[in-house]
Amino acid sequence: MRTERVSRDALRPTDRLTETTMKYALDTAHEQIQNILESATGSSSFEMKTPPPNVEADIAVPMFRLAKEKKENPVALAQRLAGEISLEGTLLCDATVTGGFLNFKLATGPFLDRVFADFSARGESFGGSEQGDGKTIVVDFSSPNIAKPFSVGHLRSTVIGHSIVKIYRFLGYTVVGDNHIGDWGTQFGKLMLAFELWGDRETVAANPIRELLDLYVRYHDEAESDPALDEQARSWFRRLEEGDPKARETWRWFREVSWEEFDRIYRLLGVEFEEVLGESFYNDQLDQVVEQAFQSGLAEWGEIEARGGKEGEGEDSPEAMEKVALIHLRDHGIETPLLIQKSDGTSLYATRDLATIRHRIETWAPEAIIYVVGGEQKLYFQQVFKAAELLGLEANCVHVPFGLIRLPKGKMSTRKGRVIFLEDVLEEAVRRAEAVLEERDLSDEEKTEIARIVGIGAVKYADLSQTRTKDVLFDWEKMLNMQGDSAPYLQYAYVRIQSILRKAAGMPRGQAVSSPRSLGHPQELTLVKTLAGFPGTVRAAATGYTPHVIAGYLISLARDFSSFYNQVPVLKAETPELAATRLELCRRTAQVLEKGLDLLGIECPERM
RNA sequence: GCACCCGUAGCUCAGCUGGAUAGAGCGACGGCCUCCGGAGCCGUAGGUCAGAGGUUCGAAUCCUCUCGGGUGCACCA
Repeated sequence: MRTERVSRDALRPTDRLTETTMKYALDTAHEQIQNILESATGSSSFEMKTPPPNVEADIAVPMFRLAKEKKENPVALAQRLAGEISLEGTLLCDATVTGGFLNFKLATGPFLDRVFADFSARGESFGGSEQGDGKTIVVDFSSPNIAKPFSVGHLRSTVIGHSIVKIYRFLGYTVVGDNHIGDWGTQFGKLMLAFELWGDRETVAANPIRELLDLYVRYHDEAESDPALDEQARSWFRRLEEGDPKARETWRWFREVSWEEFDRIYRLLGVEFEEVLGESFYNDQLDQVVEQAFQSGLAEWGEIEARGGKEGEGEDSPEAMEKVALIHLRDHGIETPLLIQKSDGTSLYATRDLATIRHRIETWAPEAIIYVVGGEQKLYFQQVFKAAELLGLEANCVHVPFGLIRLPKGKMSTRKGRVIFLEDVLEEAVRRAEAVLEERDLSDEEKTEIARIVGIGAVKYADLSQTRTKDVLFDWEKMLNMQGDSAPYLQYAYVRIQSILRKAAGMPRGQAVSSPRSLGHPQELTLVKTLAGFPGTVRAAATGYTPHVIAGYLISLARDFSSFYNQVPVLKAETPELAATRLELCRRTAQVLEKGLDLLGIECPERM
């Protein structure tokens, strides 16, 4: 909890932008209001709000708090200020008062000039910044378990993490995306045992993930009636960790065939990683972690009830106690101790994570390490982060949790084989996109590629458009939705603009030059104001690790564009100058749509 | 039992770290292709923001309690 707050502060984009950071139109407008009000009242720090639609203004400043301080009536204070201040030479005009709010309007001419100037100055990087220059962050995401299917559950970590990587990179950070593959641990003991008992090399080779899943499910079925299996499974893992050749060979093979499947899915999704180290990478550092924990006096041997009796809880049977290495965290507000070595001497998830933190610090010296992992691991990460801190591993570790995906019938369970394969969903999405493309005049090759972009985009968007922390109900229709609040809707807006631009390129035009101030139609102004909101949206998404604010922003941008498109002619504008300006407006809109989608990890086709 | 997440329109969700008449999409109903692509646009209907208290100029938003759903709580990851 505390860790998270500290880290967020460390990464929070500065509200007051420094000299070296690019200021955008709205940043300047806010700053101007701030300065004007500050010199008029002597008070600093005013809140800037967006007024509701029924109020004709662009920026609202509530005066209630200041009124209270000054023991003045808010309305009277606002009116007095409105009369006193001068907006000469700013991006603002017209300070009015409603209720206790001091409302400002953007001065159309200067504002239009400024937004267009911002676009020219920043080019393709409009919306980005340099605030992260010289800083590195590590993002731990996706991290599927080898030999288990890539389910729709893994989609969340993958797409949210990928988006966070892109967003921070756009803000100037050096970002290391690390896929911390789950390729080590007791589960491999289970799998090796199951494979030895019931497996068949050729069957597995033919369809690795699904066969291995079957073995895994069967293992859990049988283990329920035969607890001895668990003992054997643990022993297999011990052999693996000790370097037994046969165990290693089998493990390596599982890993290899699994990775082939993962790789295929990542390629389909268009997701890449800077590192794919995996848990096994840290195997030779685990003893050191445990040793160090003991040396520093942090870890101690603890006794724990021996395994065996489950559910029944035979309290009268004097179960033998076994020794495990653990770290107590009670003094730090965490009741549950963290286990770092099992009674048979093998390692745990936590052991590997501690080694991982150290490796990341030594390798990248990151500002922060961001873990995009399900919310059910919240307590676990509190433990690990605290333990790391106590071990002297200085790192801003941030757990970015997300809600789990629930099926209409209940939660997914790998052990019970109740999963929806991500690949099935992706294939279905691509099929549906293909169906729509059927009637388009495009080559088969183009159709295939576009269907991929549109279908995959729809699935990613369905996830990214929702608040990260909430559980999501898996719904085929929503996942495959291509209308309204969806990626294809955004892509479609982009494609229509491309279509206009292509036509414009083929038209003989005069020397008409774009001139921002020729714009004036309400739909145009709305569109420009929305475009000006992009940089702030990106910063907000970064601060809260919330890609969905970008998704929401893009939807309103696309809607603004669609309204504009329906009411305002571009190529047939009244004058060549206006046509040129509207074309530029279109081009900028397309640019932001494409960039925004890119920040969500979604591609844009040129036609669809 | 304790802790954390969540409860907003028939359904799926927004609501920007308390603000002025709570917004979209889907579904329903009604309009819009002589004009830059209808995966689109415009409009109508639909809400006691789970419930009850509290904090204050102001609460969907913050606090408390109740109800309902989810998750976690030492040798899985």
